[in-house]
Amino acid sequence: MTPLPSHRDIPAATVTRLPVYLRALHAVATRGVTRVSSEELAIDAGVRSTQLRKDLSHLGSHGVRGVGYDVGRLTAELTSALGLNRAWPVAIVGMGNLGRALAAYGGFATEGFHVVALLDRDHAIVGERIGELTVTAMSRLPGLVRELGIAIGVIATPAASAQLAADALVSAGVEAILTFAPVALTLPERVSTRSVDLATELHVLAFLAQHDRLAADVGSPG
Amino acid sequence: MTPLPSHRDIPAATVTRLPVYLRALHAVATRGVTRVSSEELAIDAGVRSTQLRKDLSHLGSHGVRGVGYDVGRLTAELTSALGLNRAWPVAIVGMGNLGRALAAYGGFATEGFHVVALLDRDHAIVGERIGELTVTAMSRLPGLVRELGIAIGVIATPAASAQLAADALVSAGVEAILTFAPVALTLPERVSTRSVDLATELHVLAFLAQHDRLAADVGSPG
DNA sequence: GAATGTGAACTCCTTCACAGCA
DNA sequence: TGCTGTGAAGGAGTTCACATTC
Repeated sequence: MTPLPSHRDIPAATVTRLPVYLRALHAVATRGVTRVSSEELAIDAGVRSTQLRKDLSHLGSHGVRGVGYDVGRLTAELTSALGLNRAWPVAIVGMGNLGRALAAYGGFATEGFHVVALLDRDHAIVGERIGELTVTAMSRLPGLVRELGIAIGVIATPAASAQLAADALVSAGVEAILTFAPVALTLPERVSTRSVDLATELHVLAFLAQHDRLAADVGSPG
Repeated sequence: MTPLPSHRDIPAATVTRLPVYLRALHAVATRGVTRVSSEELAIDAGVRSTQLRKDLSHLGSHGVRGVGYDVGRLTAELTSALGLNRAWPVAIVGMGNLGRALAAYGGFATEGFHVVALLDRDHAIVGERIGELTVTAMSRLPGLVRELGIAIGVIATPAASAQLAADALVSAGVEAILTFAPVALTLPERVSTRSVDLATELHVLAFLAQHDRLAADVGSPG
């Protein structure tokens, strides 16, 4: 009858900040601190303390009034809320420059995210050894997903192949996709997506830089 | 007296979508189309047509009622609004795996973004040749920024060095920073920042995947 | 006294509904 | 008739203000 402990109905904006809080907690713990106020933690996370408290309140999290949060306990709560208690095997599709860099990038390995499969639709690349893994053909994807319990797929293909890669990942049973390809993917609703796009980020920065420059010019009276 | 043509007071959310629209326009143009409706373009961009129209309205853009948008003209308007008519020389700080990958990554080169300087504070790396560039010492940053007109800096250092890198970029006169380091940077207000963080993206996906799984379990009645 | 947790106010963004124009 | 442009409505996210608890 009673619903699950929690995790449900957490605002999307809050979810994107939980990993940031978790990292801030790690930083704090590294300094040997075992108790933090929302004020201190918020500074490390780069948000306001009220934002932090409101976000944590969605987890039903309990700090202690007048005291603050227990670092260990809050770390455990966030880890569990984010589902980082388990391993998350990852498959990377597209073994060009970007795919290779991602396969080598250590950042992936932290906290349960292990790259366990590398795929490419180009048969000239299939069989090539990259780090500890061998590039496999797309046809083997469904089997790999089943055998290795892959839930997350990373798309590192050119834009033109991205939808194909996405379709393959989805029909193989992957639950979530991180794409680096600069195109809108069409996906069933049940599959979660996040998109990282360097070109877009640079474009936005160009806009802001140009804009601030104009604003500065206007600001100084003629 | 009259303010600048436009570009001012464009909502942040709109700005982040303008690059997406520009890409959608390129895709459409590649298909040989010279006129699009907001409906068609919105599909390519992955947004609703009303969103697209509202966004474009902030640019003071003019489609033709009953007809649609002229692809060439709208492309020109967005290009100009984003400041992509000029070159944007880029400096990358931090020549580890990620920095090297970024230096090699072609995606940077598109539309005026050219990597013109590679820096690292580790003197063992300084002098090393990467692609067409030689890694230079941090001390040379201010000179490079001035001589090469660098406005955008990319931080590809480990988290621990990111603030140092940011400080160096800011005092050298860079106007905007794209950081890959998973820490909150403290920067003067005039400097624009965007942050790309793979670990965070994976964490969010883990949350969503786990969450949807729970939802599915709950959804099927016991 | 100190810091959390949270309803209420506010701001920002998205979507709707439709007027206006080719 | 078809599609844009936009005021108004609705929804989401953030911040405020303060009651609450240790």
